[in-house]
Amino acid sequence: MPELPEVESVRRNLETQIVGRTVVRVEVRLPRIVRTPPNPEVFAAMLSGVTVTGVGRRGKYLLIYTDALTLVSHLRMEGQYRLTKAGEEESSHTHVVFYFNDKTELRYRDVRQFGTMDLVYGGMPWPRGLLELGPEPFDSLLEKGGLWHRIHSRRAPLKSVLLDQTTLAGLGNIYVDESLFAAGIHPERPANQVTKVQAQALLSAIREVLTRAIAAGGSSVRTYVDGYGRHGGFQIQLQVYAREGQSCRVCGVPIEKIRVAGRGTHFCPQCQPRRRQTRPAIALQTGVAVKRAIDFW
DNA sequence: CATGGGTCCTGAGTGC
DNA sequence: TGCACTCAGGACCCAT
Repeated sequence: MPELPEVESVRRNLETQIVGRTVVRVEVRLPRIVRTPPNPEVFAAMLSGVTVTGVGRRGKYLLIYTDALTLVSHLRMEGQYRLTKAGEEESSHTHVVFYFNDKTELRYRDVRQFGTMDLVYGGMPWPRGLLELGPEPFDSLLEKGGLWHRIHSRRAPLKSVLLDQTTLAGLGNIYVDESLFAAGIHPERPANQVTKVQAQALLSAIREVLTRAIAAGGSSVRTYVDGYGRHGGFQIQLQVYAREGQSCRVCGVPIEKIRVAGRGTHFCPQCQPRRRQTRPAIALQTGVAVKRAIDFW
């Protein structure tokens, strides 16, 4: 499921592949994907003739810039982009195709049909959701107590608050679980009980997890592939996500799975105690732990 | 306002 | 072998 590292990988791929290409025609086969404008034929007509000038990202939103228009694309669960040559065999569940003027095509594929596209002038008005996004995890705004400030008035479980894109942008189920593990905090701890010191550790954990995930090309737990159709590599470094019943790579205790905020939630009961303890945050795996992780897979 | 649950969707997996 | 059922979850909608 594309979260910040996966969307960033796709962004980099698309930037390399489509900047400078000119759209001659757009085919919308599944109208529900296109939210703005409401009429998919208008969407297609507006894009005809535009040249891609850049590819950006905000949270989990992919931003495809042209001279005057910005295509805001959210991959949700399984959205995929692929640049192909005309005539190449098409994958199933291809819902939108952007035809370029050089016999190449950008194909949008989405098995679950959850993805969305909004076409806006410049950046205005941003689609709802994008406007209310919290800061990027690497925004310096979150330092010096900034993250603590954003969560200390919330009494919901910390996991719920981190999944809320208005707290900070880009985390999803996988990286919230991984970050909470790295910070040694139980996912159900009420956000308003997180100390300033813990919040600082959490911010560091989030940044380190995301940095490593981006470097590995994201996580392919289910179906994720990047803009070249390649799988990510971070799934072999996952510490808790999808590892229920397996031994914690730090302490050996079986990883547990519970339900928080309606989401499958994975954690180590030993490394992430429910009650506060004077225990330093667990450092991310290094050296031996990495080797063990790789051997395991 | 904050919170939590339902909803959308399809394919993989499970149990009988 | 076949079939019913459950699960996966991001953002949105809505009730409390």
